[in-house]
Amino acid sequence: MTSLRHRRRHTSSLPRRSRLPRAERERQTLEAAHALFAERGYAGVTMDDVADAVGVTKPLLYKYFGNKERLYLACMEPAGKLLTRTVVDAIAPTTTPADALRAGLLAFFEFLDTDRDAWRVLFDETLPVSGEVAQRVAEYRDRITELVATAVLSQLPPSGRVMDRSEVEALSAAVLGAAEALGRWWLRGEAISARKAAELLISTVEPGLRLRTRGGRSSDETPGKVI
Amino acid sequence: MTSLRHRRRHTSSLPRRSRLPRAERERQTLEAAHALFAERGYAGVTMDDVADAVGVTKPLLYKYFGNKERLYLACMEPAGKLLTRTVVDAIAPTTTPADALRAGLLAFFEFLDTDRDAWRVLFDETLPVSGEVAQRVAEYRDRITELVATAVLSQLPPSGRVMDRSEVEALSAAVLGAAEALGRWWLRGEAISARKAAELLISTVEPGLRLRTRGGRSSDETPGKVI
Amino acid sequence: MTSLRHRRRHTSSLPRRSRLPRAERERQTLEAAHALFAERGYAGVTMDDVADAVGVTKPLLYKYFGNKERLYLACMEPAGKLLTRTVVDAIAPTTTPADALRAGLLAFFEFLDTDRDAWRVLFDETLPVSGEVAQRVAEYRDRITELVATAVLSQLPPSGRVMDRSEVEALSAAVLGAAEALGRWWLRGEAISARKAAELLISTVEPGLRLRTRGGRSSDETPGKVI
Amino acid sequence: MTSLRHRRRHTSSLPRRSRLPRAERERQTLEAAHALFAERGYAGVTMDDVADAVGVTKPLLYKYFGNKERLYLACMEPAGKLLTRTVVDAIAPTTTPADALRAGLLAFFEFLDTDRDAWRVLFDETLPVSGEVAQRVAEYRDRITELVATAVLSQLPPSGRVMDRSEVEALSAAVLGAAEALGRWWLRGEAISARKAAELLISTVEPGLRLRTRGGRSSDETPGKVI
DNA sequence: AATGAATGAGGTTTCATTCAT
DNA sequence: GATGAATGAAACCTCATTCAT
Repeated sequence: MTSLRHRRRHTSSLPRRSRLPRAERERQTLEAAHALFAERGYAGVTMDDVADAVGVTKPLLYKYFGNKERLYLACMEPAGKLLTRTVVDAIAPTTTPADALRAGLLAFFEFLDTDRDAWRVLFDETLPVSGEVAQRVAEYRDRITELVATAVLSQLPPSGRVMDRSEVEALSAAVLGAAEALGRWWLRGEAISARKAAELLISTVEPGLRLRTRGGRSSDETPGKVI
Repeated sequence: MTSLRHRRRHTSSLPRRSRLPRAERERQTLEAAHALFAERGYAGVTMDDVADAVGVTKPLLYKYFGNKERLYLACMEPAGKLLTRTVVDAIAPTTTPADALRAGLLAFFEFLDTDRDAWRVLFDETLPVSGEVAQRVAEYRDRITELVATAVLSQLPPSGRVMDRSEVEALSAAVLGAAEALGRWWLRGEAISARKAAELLISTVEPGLRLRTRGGRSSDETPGKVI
Repeated sequence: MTSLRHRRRHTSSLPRRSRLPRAERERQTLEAAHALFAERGYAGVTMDDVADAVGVTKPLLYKYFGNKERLYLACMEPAGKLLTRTVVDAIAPTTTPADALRAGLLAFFEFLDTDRDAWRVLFDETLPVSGEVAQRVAEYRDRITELVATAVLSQLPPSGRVMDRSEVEALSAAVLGAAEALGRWWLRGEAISARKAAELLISTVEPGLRLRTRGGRSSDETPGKVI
Repeated sequence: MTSLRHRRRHTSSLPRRSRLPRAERERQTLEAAHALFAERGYAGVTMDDVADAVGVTKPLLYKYFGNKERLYLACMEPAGKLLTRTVVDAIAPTTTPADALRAGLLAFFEFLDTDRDAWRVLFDETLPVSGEVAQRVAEYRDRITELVATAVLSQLPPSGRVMDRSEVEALSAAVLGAAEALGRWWLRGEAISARKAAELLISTVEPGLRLRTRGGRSSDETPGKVI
């Protein structure tokens, strides 16, 4: 546990303005907590850290947010909603699985590009493995996975289903995993543009997926057996 | 973090045999620790848990391994070596990028199938985000990523390099991420065979990769058999 | 202590009417606090709970009542007065020790039956063991004990005192303790009528008491009707 | 809550002898904790208090006893066992209800006299109202109540049952309540001998009980209606 | 007359780690 | 070579109480 923690204790960068209206304080708190969580992860941030960063004492945090998990949730929820919304909206107007996949992944990486911290909070690796937060995060991931699955992979051609339920699930998990890992890699150095990262993934995954969902056809193609 | 913990405190399943030769003790300890870490993750295991499970006292653990991180490292190292070795060996005899990819991923999933616990330790999600372990884990992942990169993607066709270094890295990270996520999904239910999971991933990723390494032309290309 | 608490946080059942005359506010506050204390005991109620229940802010509570102890006292006082008054009034018209005892205990249980909450506040088991409240509660109990003592036991027959001061005190404490315990038992299930509970206690204690106050002879005595 | 606490923080009266064998340390801890609990009640004692009193740090307490409740339980259990045992043993050889009652109450008060602190721990008024301790205490009280009920009151004469189950329960609760209250009174000043206190209670309660259980008879007695 | 905002101080519990034998 | 005993340091959370408006 020790190793998770930077003892850098933000020494209240904000001027210790007291007596803010609750809404304002909450906003401020969320902002500070969000930054901290993004930087060090759930486990690497203590309630004292947050309190210090905001310039208040812990009891206030607890009054406003209940407990650490709920504070985290309050930071994560908007990000989660925004991401799913963004992806859904991007996919909505598309008409083919290939377009849906492309649009979805582009949206995913644009979200990452636009709000790195939100993405970090959403894909934090130090989250508790059980409890409220774990559950909620699982929900978000499931939703996105399902999005991938439903929108992209299960739009099967009339010619017939080639994949069963578990294969679709597996593939969705894999694609999301790839996106997440690529996102993490990107955050490490931003060596290429986020858009390019997205395109890279799309162009890598799309052909294989297309072959699969088309069940293999196309005039000039001689697809072999799919798996 | 509390939520990580099963209070089941292994009550020393091993008979408390004293005075073993150090090598034997170490082996035994590693085995027990490995099982524990695989089951509950780094953060979910205390040094007390390990000591109890081995039937030895904590000071001995510290004498032999220095600290918790190094104990974990000692558990992870063999697994890491084995995995890289397995993948390397699988890739070695191949001659084309496509074959290398296929062989590598098959080896990856066979490793997972053969030794779930080793895989879990290697891909634990509760690891500290900084410190010795974090660094070492990063090294392993980098090594495997590089393996994917070197062996698979940079075997470029004579026609010329189409990707620069960072794109290769990015793609490797993505492929590894997909494999990892798929591995995790697989461990959750083993809904399909490990081999099938591998094939699924291969067939999804291979066409895109092949297109790219061949120079990205597409109009006039004659895709061979998929997989 | 945690275990004392129901996290049910009364969500302000009363409409938040502002600017009431102080007297009215106090009445209202007392009522709400009383209900809360009766339900969860002193230790199980926080000032926040009370404030929420009344629909008023904590500073007001402190302005009106000073602190938690005094708030409790303010709740307890009327109950205490009412109980002592009730018992005194019941005893007053009686002429014999036996009658006084019977009347007192019947009044005690009728009070319990009539106002369970007041009784609960008066005989709360989660009270601080020292401080203002403790002292005041002790005073009330002493007063009732004394009532029992004075009215019932010290009405000695002309034949002469058989008991000294401390024996009387002891017996009073015991009788009150029995009544209290019986009251608590009754509240747990109300398995019999409160009156019957009273009669039960009276009939158990009265003969012994009568024997004693009559001088403790027993061989040749002619016990009159029992109760 | 504050009021429960004497801030007198025992400043380690024992010489800070380190490295005691566990058994010894446990004994010592139990002793200190027992004394503290007896003096200030469960709620009035913090783990820090206990640790200070023993001259160790809290983690040791937690290693040996698990948590505060279990530490209390460890203090209470022997006392509880001893008391029930004492009472049972006292009652065993008796043959009549009256004798059983007398023997039981004498034993109860002798226990109190012999070990005031144990009695205080057993009849602490600051216990949590729910949780392990609460349950265990309830068990002990129920056991003793049942003892009173079974041994004393339900040994009914052939002539016929006069009381139903709930009346017996009620009476048992009342008698135990009387004993407890008398015990508490006694502890306040020890104004009379414990034995005398017991006799006082016995002689007060016994006649009433005898009348009841005999259903009213005895050659020279003309018992009126029993309730 | 009343409030919203804020806190000091403490409570239980946990865990990696080290002394002293 | 190995142990039993012990701890420093912190984490989460709560509650009576007061400040500033």
